[in-house]
Amino acid sequence: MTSRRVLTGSKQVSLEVIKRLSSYLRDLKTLENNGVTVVSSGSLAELLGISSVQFRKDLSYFGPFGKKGVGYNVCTLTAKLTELLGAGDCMGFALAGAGKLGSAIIQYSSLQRFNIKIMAAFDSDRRKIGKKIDGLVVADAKDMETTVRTMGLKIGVICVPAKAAQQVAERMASAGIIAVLNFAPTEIKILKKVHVSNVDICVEIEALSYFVRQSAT
Amino acid sequence: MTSRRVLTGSKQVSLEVIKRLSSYLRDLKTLENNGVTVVSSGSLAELLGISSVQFRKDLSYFGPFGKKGVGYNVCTLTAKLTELLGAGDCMGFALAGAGKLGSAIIQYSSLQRFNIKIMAAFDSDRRKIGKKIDGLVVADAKDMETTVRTMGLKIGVICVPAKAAQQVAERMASAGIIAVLNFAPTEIKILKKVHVSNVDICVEIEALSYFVRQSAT
DNA sequence: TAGATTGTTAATCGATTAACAATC
DNA sequence: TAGATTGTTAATCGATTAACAATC
Repeated sequence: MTSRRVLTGSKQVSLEVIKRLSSYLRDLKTLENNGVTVVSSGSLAELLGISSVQFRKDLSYFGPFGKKGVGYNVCTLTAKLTELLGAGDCMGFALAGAGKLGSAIIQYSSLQRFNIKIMAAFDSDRRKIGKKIDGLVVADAKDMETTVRTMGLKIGVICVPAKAAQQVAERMASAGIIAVLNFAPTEIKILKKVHVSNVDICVEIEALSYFVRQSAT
Repeated sequence: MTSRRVLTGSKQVSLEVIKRLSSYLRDLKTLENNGVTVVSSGSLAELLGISSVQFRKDLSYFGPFGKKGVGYNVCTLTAKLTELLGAGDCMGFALAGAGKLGSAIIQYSSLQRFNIKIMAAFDSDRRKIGKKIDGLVVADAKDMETTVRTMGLKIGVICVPAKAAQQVAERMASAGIIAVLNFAPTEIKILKKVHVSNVDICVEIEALSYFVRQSAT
């Protein structure tokens, strides 16, 4: 994995760090709901299955948030991480491919808690166009560029078959999308300035089955 | 991410390498279908969006497969990688949580091409139990241990809500599951010998939105 | 042969972790 | 104060990449 960096003030932080911060925020919210007011890096790290140093190191890219000898105020840290990740403002995204997986993501309720909202879904299949999924009408793929541009969407989620993925990604990029989450089992080659995250469920399971076969020896 | 290693003969190969090998195999199959007989690391790497050295290095953990000055025979390499990953034999898995995402995975046709097959699906929701999804009947979650053990399943996919994930994972592990793909937005703490891969769609998109906000400056 | 391309060693780069001073 | 825990520097570890000999 070529690790991509992101400029933060003068610092460059890897996307791995950002993902971890996002998961810290996720768990902090749970703690907050459970009425926990103060937490140490040690106990939170245990909850997250990482080391406490990694937690503190990750935070250190953005400033000191804790109190030595005490730990972290859950509310304060939650607020800081929310601000830092920009998770307080709603972020819309466009989705291409309203098949099984696409529909599941459209209806994925957890996204709401992350202030992430599906704004438009597209498909080229006549049978899917016009279909209403969770209140959202699937639009014709040929209108994608116009809609994405008009709505000013910056994030695209690709759930189309592998052979259509590259073209869809290019069209998204041309319409102003600068970050893509690709579920299609294929690599996408696109302008450097567009960030692509790949999730290939088949590859994930195949890697696990290699692990299983190894263990069988 | 703590990078997990897997023993291969005397060599230890990271799971990242295995995932890449899986994606190499995926693209080699496409080339094979397109009638390509020989390919160089350079052109394949370009297709994959990685460097040619990385491709050759990854292969080198398992032996020399190419011909110097020429490249790789597509059929031969496909066969070798298939054998190496054990991708020729069908690998079954169990799925917990037959909601939207779970159903999408049950019906995910690409898995077949990877010789990966859903063998049993479970849910604790009375409305879902007995439901037939793509020919598979959703079973009662309380029968999970027995069925998993009887069928000898080793891979589990978790699509239940976050708060149920930990318990489901533990029950899977107790029934003999040794590799888990977790889609629930929470960490799973489990026996060391069980490998857990996490895919948190919310975290993925939140990280992308951080990237988008950074670019806006 | 000359050109191309592999396989591998050594160098580099980045991420994780150990160690510890600072301080609540 | 003594104990706990943070924040950070330095050391370690691992992964990627550069360089190049081997050879088709």
